[in-house]
Amino acid sequence: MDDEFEQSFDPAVETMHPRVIVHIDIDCFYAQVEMLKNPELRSQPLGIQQKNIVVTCNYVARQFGIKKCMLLAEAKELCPSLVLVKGEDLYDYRQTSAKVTAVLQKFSPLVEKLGFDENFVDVTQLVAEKLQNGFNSSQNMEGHVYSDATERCMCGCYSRLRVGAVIAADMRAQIFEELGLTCCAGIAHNKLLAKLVCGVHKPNQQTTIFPSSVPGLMAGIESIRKIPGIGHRTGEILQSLGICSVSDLQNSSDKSLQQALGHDVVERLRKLSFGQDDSAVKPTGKPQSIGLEDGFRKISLESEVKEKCLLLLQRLMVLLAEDGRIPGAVRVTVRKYNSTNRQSHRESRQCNISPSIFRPNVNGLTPGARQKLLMSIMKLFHKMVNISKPFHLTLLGIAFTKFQERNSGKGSITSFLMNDISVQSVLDLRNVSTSAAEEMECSPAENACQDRSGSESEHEPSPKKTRSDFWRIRRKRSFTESDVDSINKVGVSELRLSSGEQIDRDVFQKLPSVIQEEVMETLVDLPQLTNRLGISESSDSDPGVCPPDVDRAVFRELPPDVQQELVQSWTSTNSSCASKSPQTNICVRTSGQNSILKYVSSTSK
DNA sequence: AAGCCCCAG
DNA sequence: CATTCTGGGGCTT
Repeated sequence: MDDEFEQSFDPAVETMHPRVIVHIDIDCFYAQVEMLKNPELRSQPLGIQQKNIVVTCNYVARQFGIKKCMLLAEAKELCPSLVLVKGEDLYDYRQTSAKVTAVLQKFSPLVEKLGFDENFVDVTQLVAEKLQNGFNSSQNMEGHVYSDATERCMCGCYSRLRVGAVIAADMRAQIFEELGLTCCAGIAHNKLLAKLVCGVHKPNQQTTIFPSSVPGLMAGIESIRKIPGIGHRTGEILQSLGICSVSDLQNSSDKSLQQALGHDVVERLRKLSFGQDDSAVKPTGKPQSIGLEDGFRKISLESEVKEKCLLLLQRLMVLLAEDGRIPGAVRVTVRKYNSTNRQSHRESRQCNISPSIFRPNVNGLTPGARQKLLMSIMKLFHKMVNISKPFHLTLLGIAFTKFQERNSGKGSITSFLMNDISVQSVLDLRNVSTSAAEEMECSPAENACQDRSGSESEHEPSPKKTRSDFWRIRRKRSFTESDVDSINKVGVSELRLSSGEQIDRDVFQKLPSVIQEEVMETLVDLPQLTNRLGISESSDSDPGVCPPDVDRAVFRELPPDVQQELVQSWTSTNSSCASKSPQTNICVRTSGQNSILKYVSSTSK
C-alpha cells in the first residue's frame, strides 16, 4: 500500500523489493538431454531436429553459427557435419524437466515451471532463514552482477539478493551433480527481472540484478516484444499506437491505449516497462486438462472422425495413465473449414463422464469402456456437426478435464493399478525378464507411488552407475510365453507379443489394466485401421542393427505413434512374429519410425 | 458451459 | 490447415 502510494507519486521508483526470485533456464535443454543419453555427441556439433527445423543445438554447433529454430537446410549449409537427432519424442525431455523441478523444490515449494527448461523459484523464505542464521554473503558475490551495481537499495534487498545468488549457485550445482545438466540463473526481486537477466551471461552462468541497475536494463531492451507478457497481439496493438520502445511505453499515458487494452492491462504493462512485476511465483501443479488435437486438411466423413478420435484417444490414454488421475469430463473440439474465416474458429462441447469408466468392473475389466467413451465423444461431436449435411473439418481435439482430486488412494488410477490383483500379476512378470540392475531404476513400488517427487532416492544403490548407464539401462527385454499367458489372464486375450522392449515395464505396466485393455481393444476392433497404419512385419530380429539414434527412442511414454506401432506388433496375432520364437526381438524402433513417417505423410500433411 | 481473447514455449 | 500443439489465464454471455 505504501508501495502504491509511492508509485502513484513516481512510477519509476519502487521502494521495496521484499522478494528474492530465481529464474533457472537449462542450457540448450534438448541438446543436453540428448548428450546425456549419448555422450559421444558431446564433442560433435549437435542439432535437435523437429520436422524441418533445428529447434536447438549444442554449443559446439553454435560455433558454426547455428541458431535456434534454424531451417534444416540452412544449418546443414553452415555445418555439413552437423549431427542431427530427432527431438519429436518428448518423453525424455519431460522426464528430465520433472527432475529439474524436483531438485528446485528442495529449495522452496514455490516453483513455477515455464515450459520444459525454465523454472521460477521464490526463495524469499530460504533467504530469510539464512540471514536469520547469520549467513554472511558479504564476502564474495556469487556469479555476475548486472551492470555495475552502484547504489545500494536501503530496503535490505542488497543482502537478500546476494544470498539469493548463493542459493542459485547451489541450485545449479545440484542440478549439475544430480542430473548432469548445466543451466543459467537470473536472480532478482521479481520474476520479470529474474527472467530478463537470466540469459545475460550464457551458458552455465548466473547473473544478479540489483534495483539500481533496473532502469539501465529496461532501457537496453530493443523491442517491446522482448518483455515477457507482451505477446504477439499486444505488441501489434502497441506498435499501431506508435509505442515501440520501452521508453515509449514508460511515457505513454494515452487514452487510446486504455481504450484498446483496458486500464488494468495498461497499468500492468507500464509497470513491466519499468521493470516492476508484482506477479507471484505460482507453484505448478498437475495440469487441469490433458488433451490432444490434430490438424489436417480435410475430414468430411463420420467414419474418419471416429478413426481420428480413436487415435487421439489411444494416445490420450497413455498420457492419462502417466498422470495417474481419473478425469471427470471429456471435451471435444472441432475446427470447421471456412475459407473466409482465417481465424481458427473452434467449437467445443464437453460432458461429464462417469469415473467408473476408468475403474474395474465388478466382473473383471470394463468390457466397453472404450465404446462408452467413444459414444460420449461422438455425441458431443454431433452437437457441433450435423452429419446429414456435408461438413469439412480441419481439426479434431479431445481433452480430459475435471480430474478427481488427489484421492486418498481409492479411485486414483494408480492405486487401482496396485490394488488390482490381475495387474499385480503383470507387474510381477517383470521380475521374470528383468535384470536386477534394471529393477533398481524402476521398481514396482516406485511406480506405484507415482509420487511426483521424481528425484527420490533412486539410483545409486549400485556402486558405479555412470550417466550413460542411466539412459541405456532400459533395453532389450523380451516377453516370454509365460508373460503372454499372464497377460491373457488379465483379459487381453488378443495379445500376442514376442518382444516388448521397454514397453512392458515402462508403459504397459504403468497403465491401469482397464486402459491396457482399452488400447488393445481399440486395435483389435479396428483391423482396418491397424492395417492402414501398417504393421511393419519386417520385425527385424536383430536389434543390434538399429542405429544408435533410433535405438534410444524410449517406448515408454510413447510418442503415441510409436506406441501404436508397438501395440500393433503385440496385437497382430498372425503377423510374422507369432511364428517366431517368443524370444525374438522386434526392432520396434526401426519399424516404428518408418511407419510413422508413412502415417504422417499420408494423413497429416 | 462455451465462446472469445491473450500468452508462453 | 496459412507458425503446430499444448496448457494456462481472463473476460463475457
